Amino acid sequence: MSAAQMQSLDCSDCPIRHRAVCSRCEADELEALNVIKYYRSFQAGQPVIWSGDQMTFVGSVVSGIATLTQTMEDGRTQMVGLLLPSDFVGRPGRSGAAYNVVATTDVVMCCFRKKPFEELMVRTPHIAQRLLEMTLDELDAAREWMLVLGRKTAREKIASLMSILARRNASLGPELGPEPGPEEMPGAVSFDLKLTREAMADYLGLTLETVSRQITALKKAGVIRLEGKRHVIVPDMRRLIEEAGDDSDGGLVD
Amino acid sequence: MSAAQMQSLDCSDCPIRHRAVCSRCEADELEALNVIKYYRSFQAGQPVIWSGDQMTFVGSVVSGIATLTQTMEDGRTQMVGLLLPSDFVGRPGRSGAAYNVVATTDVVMCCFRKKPFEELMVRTPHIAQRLLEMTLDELDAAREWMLVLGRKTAREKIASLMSILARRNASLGPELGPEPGPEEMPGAVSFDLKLTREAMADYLGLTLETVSRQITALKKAGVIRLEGKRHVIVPDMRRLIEEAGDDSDGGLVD
DNA sequence: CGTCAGCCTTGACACAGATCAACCCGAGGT
DNA sequence: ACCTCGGGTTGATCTGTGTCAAGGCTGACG
Repeated sequence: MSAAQMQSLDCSDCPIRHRAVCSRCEADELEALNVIKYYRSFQAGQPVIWSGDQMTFVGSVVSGIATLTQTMEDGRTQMVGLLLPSDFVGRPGRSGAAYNVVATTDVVMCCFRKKPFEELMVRTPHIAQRLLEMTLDELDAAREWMLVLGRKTAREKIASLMSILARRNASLGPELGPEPGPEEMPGAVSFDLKLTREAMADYLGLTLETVSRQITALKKAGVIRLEGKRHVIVPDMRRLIEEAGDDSDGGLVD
Repeated sequence: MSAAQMQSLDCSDCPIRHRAVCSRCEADELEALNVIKYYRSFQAGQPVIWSGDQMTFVGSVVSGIATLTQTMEDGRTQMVGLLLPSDFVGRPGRSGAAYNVVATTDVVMCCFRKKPFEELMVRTPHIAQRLLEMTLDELDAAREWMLVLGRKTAREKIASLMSILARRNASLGPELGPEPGPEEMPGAVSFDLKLTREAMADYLGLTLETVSRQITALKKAGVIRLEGKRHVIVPDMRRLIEEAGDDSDGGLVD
């Protein structure tokens, strides 16, 4: 979300310099990061961590999408975060996980063993600062989402989700960002929602039926078009943002 | 919420050592903190900062209650945070405020000018670490609240709010914590909700009428009792927590 | 090629909570 | 003593989503 976060996306292909964690570190610290780092991959649907588990690592998503969810005993679940490539997972200083982390597509994560990472953090102010930065971004996102959950209608919720996904996909693709839609539609944006209707429902505090209905409603209204079930084309972003009832024009002010 | 945060409540009377910000600092750093610190007070209803304003300070609440809110153009508002004594306000490293901060009771804040505070932070790892700690706590609270907003019924929402207020009041009072209820009721907890029904509604994503109705419902069910409009007596905390449908038994796991 | 399992859509109906409206109550102010 | 005003309660009705149920589409697999 923040400018700082957007600069450091070159982690997606996780080069020697692990910029998602700290884009300002010097060679030495980066070297140290590399020493304690390893990769893990998860298949779609597989849990990464279960709430309450002991955390043995922190890390960031390299590719794929994972979700952060909470569940009540009776099964009601709420997604509390969406982890896209470059997002950080883990809470240095905390021992247990507070949420379930589940891979919704195949996911590759770049992990650091927690202990050495924390030690490195103490020695390296840049990393601690970067982490504070990222945590503040997450906090902003969570609070923005509270407005969505508490006050928006189903239709506005869907539109909000769509515009967030469009925007985030924009900051992802290898340069292309949001691929320009079919050329007959200049200015159009298109992207894949890589979530099932149910996952969207859990994110938005709705049922999957309502999600489905509102998506078709937006389609009928011409705000979006669908190719298959998952590929969305937005002919006019402003129109979508307006449907989201959003005051914040997109990115958070920084 | 976290153990670390609870230890440092002696800020409430804001002594020489500013422990809410860093309970582990040495004399020198604390001295530095004191040099750049000043107090501000706000009357009930008065805005502390308006979203988008330039932030010139950071600080923490010494007494009273303030709220963090977001508003849409059409007036719908959602409270995204509740600031009780010892809570931190401000985002080191960010220039603009992201939310409206309003004093809902008379409030005294202990402020640090932003620039020197940030400089101090860079020099003093303890403070940066403490701040990360506090931000993670806020993030946890925000995400817990997302579950409340997205998936709980009106009644569960009210119960959740009540138990949070009871719990937070507990960690506040000068030693007494949650005053033991009237002596005929051992084990009872009582506290003041210092919010109007409307403020509660904004926090819970409800209307004030629904809040009112659900409070009377809980009263009729014997889960709570009221003294006047604002003073709540909880004969049996477990009962209330159960009404909140809460898996988390109260404090977050740390 | 048929069948099966996931995922999605659509319809009919129920209900929690919003909306609109009237009224209550207690604290100041004159 | 009276008025006023902000906050709170309560009732009647409306409506957006949830719930339950049926059916469609597509891709994997025998």
